Amino acid sequence: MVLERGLASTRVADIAKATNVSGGLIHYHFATKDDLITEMLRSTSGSEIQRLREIAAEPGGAVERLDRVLRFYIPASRSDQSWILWLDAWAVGVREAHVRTILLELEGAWIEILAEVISQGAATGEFTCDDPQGAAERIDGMLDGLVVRYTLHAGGMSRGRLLHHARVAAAREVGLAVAVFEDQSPAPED
Amino acid sequence: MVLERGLASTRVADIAKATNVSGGLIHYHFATKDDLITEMLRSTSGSEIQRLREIAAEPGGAVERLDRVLRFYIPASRSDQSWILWLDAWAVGVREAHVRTILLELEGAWIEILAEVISQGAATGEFTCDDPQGAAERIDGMLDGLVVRYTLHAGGMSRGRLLHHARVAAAREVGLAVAVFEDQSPAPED
DNA sequence: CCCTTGACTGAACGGCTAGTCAGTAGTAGG
DNA sequence: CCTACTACTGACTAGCCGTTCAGTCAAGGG
Repeated sequence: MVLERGLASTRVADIAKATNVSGGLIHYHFATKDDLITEMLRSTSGSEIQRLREIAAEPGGAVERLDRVLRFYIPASRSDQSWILWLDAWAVGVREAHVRTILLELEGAWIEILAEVISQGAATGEFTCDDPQGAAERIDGMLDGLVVRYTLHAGGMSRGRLLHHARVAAAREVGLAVAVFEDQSPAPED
Repeated sequence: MVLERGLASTRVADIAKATNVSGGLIHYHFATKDDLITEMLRSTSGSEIQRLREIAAEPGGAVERLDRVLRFYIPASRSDQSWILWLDAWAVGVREAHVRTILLELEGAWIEILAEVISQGAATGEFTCDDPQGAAERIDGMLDGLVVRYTLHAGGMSRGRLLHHARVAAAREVGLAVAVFEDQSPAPED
């Protein structure tokens, strides 16, 4: 519902209708609309973090694992609009500390996982990187920014180009050639 | 007003009060609140683009010019909250095409200028870069993402670190050492 | 079979705010 | 001096939507 209508203009009645439930019931379980929204964000962020950890933990070489994380980061396709939620949440988070906390956890998890994968790759000698934390922050930031662009402007950037950028930046951060990453999977075009 | 209260919860009455004008007058000049907001975004984006072009056009070597653009990109200090406007606008832009158009122009201008500065640097031999457009897209994306983090989470990242990241990424894109950029100006710490 | 409790409904309330409108004041043109 | 026009005001309205509340229903315990 929020992806469809936006955080700001989603009404309690919309959610009630979509869940085949009365408006009263929503307020029986959640004191205020803010509570409901915050809980939803917390839950969504939580499962995203969990899924991310699983994906990072799956076996494979450092290149393979890093590339898997990158691919999980970016939208699966044009029709994957899940990022809209976080664009909305950023705007709300400017004013609401609870939301900001959730966002901090989510971004923190991404950076932590990225830093960990890069560190491990450096430890095994597959990567060359003397500042995994910094590299993770830069990669995370770049993906955030590029995904905004991808999500907002249909024609502005293809998913393939987005993935390419991610791989170029990642490859540079860990001292490898892009080609090593591009071999991981074909880049789609939409 | 919008920076203070947010796009979503700024009332016409707030703007009227802040400008010492009646609510009626606002609607005398702007048919709807949306018109007013859109016009404000257009105007803000317009002067930002103009200022950006001026800054890029100022004389200097390629390193100096690129660094100047990077420094203009990131907030001047903790108290510079101008980026909040664009976080809000991203959220609105998801649903409103007019806003999306303005955002596309703004981002387009940034990328264009970055690409131009990098191209010129490559032409004079100061830089080594075989894909200025791609480099510009990556730098622009990274800055967007990092500025979101900087704006949202007071303790999460210092302005100095933000600038450092920008310079590391830029230096890498143009085939130089970071130190070349760090000499441009001392990095602040707030 | 009664009573309590928790889940749930739908109608109603009330605060908020975008947009309207009737009217005022100043100014320029004739 | 009259007219027309533009800028402007402030009170009002209409509708939206979060929240409340009185009451229904089913289940379980004693």
